Amino acid sequence: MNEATSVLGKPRVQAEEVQALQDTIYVIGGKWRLPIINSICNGNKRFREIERSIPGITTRMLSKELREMELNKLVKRTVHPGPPVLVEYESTPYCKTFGSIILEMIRWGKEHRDKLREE
Amino acid sequence: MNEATSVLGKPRVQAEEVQALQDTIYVIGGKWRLPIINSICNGNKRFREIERSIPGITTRMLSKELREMELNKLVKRTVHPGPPVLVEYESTPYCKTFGSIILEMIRWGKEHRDKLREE
DNA sequence: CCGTATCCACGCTGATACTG
DNA sequence: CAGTATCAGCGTGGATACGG
Repeated sequence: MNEATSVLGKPRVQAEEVQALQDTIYVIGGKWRLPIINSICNGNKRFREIERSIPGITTRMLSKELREMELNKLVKRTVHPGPPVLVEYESTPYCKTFGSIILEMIRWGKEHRDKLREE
Repeated sequence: MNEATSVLGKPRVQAEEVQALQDTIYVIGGKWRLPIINSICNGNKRFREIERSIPGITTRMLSKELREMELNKLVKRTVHPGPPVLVEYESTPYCKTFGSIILEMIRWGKEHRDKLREE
């Protein structure tokens, strides 16, 4: 894969990378975070709209994730007083930093569609 | 906001991508799969070696993951009869297809190191 | 050294129902 | 439409002990 499998100083670098990898996994932890980010980045704004765009998610999980994501500045929540009351979720610049990860994962998923059917 | 958020043909494409994304998340599900793949792709072969290279993992979790990963052709397990008995884990071509995802996640983790400290 | 087995606690998840 | 409440189950994780 790379130029050197056993060069001095490598373990140190590896440790850093492992840490970075585990940090990232922690942040996007769970099954729903990335699909939600993807949905919002694709322009979905309303709660039910987001919900419908993600197969399998339940109201409770979406609600929980959205709440936590708002706290972490991953989404912006705006309430337009009604009636009828209207709530909008928007992606933040921080949210968009996940773009390349999501893209890579979509690419992987498409490429391995057939393999997955077998499992 | 009105109805016209969806562009021609977009929903269909989105649905495919959401599915691909969720497939990928399913395959790499959990906190340990990717770090283990990364460790083995980095040349770690022995059980304890892999274990030590992943902060926080327990013997039980590593054992469980490795067993399942062998079934899914993600790793190749070889026993060199001893004594002492020697077991080696090696990455498969399939395993290596996760490379770009892992790289992207490491990159993300490094870039957001500071932000993470705050949380 | 290389794991497997068991017990136990806890949090995440899902299903369902209900409110404003 | 936009959520919250409640209950139950299971997977994950830690501790510990044991076997090859």
